[in-house]
Amino acid sequence: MIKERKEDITTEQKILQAAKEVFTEKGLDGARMQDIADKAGINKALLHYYFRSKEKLFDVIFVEEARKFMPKLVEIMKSDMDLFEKIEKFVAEYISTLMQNPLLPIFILSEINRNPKETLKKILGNQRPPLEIVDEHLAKLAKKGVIKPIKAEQLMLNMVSLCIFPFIGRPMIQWIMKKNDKEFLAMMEERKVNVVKFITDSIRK
Amino acid sequence: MIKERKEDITTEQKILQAAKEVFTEKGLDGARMQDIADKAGINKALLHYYFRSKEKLFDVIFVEEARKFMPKLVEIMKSDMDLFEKIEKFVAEYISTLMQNPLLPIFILSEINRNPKETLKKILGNQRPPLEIVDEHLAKLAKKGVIKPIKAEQLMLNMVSLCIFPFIGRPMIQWIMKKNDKEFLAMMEERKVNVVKFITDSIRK
DNA sequence: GTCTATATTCCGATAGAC
DNA sequence: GTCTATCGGAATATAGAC
Repeated sequence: MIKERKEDITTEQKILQAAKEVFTEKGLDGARMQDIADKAGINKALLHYYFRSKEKLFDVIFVEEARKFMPKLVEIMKSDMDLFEKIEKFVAEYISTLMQNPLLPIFILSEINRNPKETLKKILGNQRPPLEIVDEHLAKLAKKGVIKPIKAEQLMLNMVSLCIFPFIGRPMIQWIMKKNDKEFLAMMEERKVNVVKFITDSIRK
Repeated sequence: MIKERKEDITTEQKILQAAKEVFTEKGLDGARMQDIADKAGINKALLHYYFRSKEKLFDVIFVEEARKFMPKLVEIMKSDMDLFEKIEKFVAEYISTLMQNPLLPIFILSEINRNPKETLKKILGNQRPPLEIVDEHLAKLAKKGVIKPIKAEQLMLNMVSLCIFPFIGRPMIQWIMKKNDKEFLAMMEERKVNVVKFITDSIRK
């Protein structure tokens, strides 16, 4: 933050990396500054030197992770792709993101639940997916007889649910299905196809 | 716990009720004994008198809530109902349960994520849904041409995802869709039908 | 910038009177 | 059983040397 030479960038980076790991795993309340310091290979005082307080450090991590978590539903849905292409693109991309950041959903959604208003204002502001546009789009396709009638709200909620939930329920799912980490990820990889098929089979006429 | 006369049952009850509210809202780490005491209208010392420690009190709440959370997938799936009836029954019953306990999923799944092994052993043991039976069942129906081929694993994961996720993402969903609590619950009520339709439309041939 | 040592705050838990 | 007062530890945060 103050030193600027090449090798020294790494201290702040190391802190951020360590903080990300500890916070995503334990949440704000469960995380310990000591653990973050240990993982970063430095000591507690230095954390405060760089970020003043636990809350401030947490905020940096949180908004960064929240950005990753928010699906690009808006952009994808507004593009001029075919509906079925949109669904395929969204599901595949989003599941890929989550496979690389498996703890993201439970981390973000837990924190939102603990402190909804503040948190949501911070990360969403007034962003909203273009439900009306998608609704028109769906209505048109339904009229043409290409798909069954469905509300954008419901369709998008279903898409998101099918992508995100397995990661939130991951430990339980692995336990019940007796899968190790590798097998779970393989299942998620398969799911990219399965979920798309599940959705399109449902809405297609 | 010690006194047995009628009016006095309420102290322990009051504690349990207060503890349930605070723990489900804040989680183990975020909950404060002081808040529980305040909400129960007693003082901290009395909490310890009744439950010895925060952890012990938490455990009581947790196993009680976990039982509610675990869907009766096993029983329903093993019954001799028609597949589509099973799906309908499961979805409607489960969404009803969650509407009455909206914080249940995020509470249980957060705690599982913080401490997977211990927690899962405690609440699940060796319980597992009869995936093989359902798989056979699904294979038979697929052969008859009633449904498209699908793995039990995927079907059940999809069912559970579609029911649970909206409650986990509730604050975010309400924010994005500009719905108040009443409107959200109305949407979940509608969803009982919508989700069943979504699933059956997908697998039916 | 980085460390050691220490201050400060908070919170779970206990002692002891009633 | 219930309360007030207090202890003791843990965790965040700061002071100050290097």
